[in-house]
Amino acid sequence: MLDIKLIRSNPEIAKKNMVDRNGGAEVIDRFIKVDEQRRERLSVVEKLKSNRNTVSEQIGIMKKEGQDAENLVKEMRAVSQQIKEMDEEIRQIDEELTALVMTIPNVPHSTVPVGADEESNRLERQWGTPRDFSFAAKPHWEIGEGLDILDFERAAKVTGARFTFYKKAGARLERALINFMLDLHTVEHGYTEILPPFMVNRDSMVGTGQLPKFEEDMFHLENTDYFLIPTAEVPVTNIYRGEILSEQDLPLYHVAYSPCFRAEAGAHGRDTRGLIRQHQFNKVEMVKFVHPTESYEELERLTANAERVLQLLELPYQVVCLCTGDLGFSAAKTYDIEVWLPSFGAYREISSCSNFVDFQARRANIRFRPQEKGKPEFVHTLNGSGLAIGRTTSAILENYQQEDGSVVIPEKLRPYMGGKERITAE
RNA sequence: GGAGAGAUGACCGAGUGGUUGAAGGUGCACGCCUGGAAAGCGUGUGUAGGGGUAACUCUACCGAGGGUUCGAAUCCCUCUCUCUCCGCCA
Repeated sequence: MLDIKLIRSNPEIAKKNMVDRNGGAEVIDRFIKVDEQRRERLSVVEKLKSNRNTVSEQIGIMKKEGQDAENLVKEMRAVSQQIKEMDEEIRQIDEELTALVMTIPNVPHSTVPVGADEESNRLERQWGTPRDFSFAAKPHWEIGEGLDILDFERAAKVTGARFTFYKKAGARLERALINFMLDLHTVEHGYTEILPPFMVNRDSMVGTGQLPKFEEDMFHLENTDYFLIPTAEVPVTNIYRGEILSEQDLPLYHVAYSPCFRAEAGAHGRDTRGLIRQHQFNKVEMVKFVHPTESYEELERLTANAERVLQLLELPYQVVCLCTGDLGFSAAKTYDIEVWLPSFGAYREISSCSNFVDFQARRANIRFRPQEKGKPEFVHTLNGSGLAIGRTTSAILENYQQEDGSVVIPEKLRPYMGGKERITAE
């Protein structure tokens, strides 16, 4: 959520932001109006409360001295009633104000290209060269079924569409990738490993911005108010919800493996085959809590950490900077890393690295106390996939496939596969 | 699932209706003392919101939400979490 004071003092900036992000500017006008209304009511009721406090104190003294205070008591009874009514009125105003501010997206950083959709995303760099195939390259689902390491049909029977059984070397490959990435980020990039709960409560979903706006994309558990996490970002960012960290704790780097659960409402008919779009997929996620002055440098480093995985696996990729219209709700700046998928003949997203600046921190109330005394300030939060495991598996199967249907295992991954060099049909 | 106990500031811990935003202690910050340090002494030390150029001032907050009352950290109700014992269980 944005700083209310910022909207109040710079409504024009807030409006331009809404327009750049394909939203309506009327929300801002409504917000300003309701906010004024709130302050006006607030000052009235606070005067009443102040009055009640002094008179109540006086009543106490009078009673102690044995005087009759019945008149004052009667008077205050009326005042209290009035306060109660006004408090209720203000509560309703607050509710509307909160609802309004929750629908306003973050302000993009000045380096973010302005544009309506992915056409305006800016290509930052490319790494590696897509391989030339001397035979017809197959999509990963065909490779996986051919090797009997992926089973989509039975998963559809057992659960439903967009689920998969991994088998044999496929299951091991998925597990190897998880361990490979966790080891890389903890040992070489300085992250602390976390294994979080895979369900969270409503407050956590609100804290990172999945709710209230995107509830239809989430799996909600019946008879509870728990949600299956759509990414480890949710439990990990919420670790420090409502806390004040000390400045020397910053920056905090966390890395977490988790399965991710997404309803994919509104994605009907898209990526229906293969591992690209599943209701449940594995992901290694990096989360950072940093000092506000350093968050943009940290974003570059975070992105580099994710890129490193692809470099070690020798998978060609490119990095794009999302434009204002394509940017997620809470992000101020996002780099998408896209891996080359031969079957698509295109680069597909495999990681998304974002700087949320103080947007999530304000919402989740995560602060730090500056050493030079001073008031607590909001930290800046960042996160990025490091990487999406299912999509990495797809990329390996497709990029490393051989004409005979087998798949060569990237060299750096072999220690995690018991030294195996190649996946073949057994 | 059954029975019981509890939740107060960065931390420990008082406090059962009336200057309690909250005693006392620890920690922390600053100052004095010291050759330097420890000890000692002194001062200060929450968050959020409203008003004011400012000094400042008002309001709210003692797990969360309701209620009783002129007045609630203190009384009542609901919920959440923690702990102990029993049952069950990976």
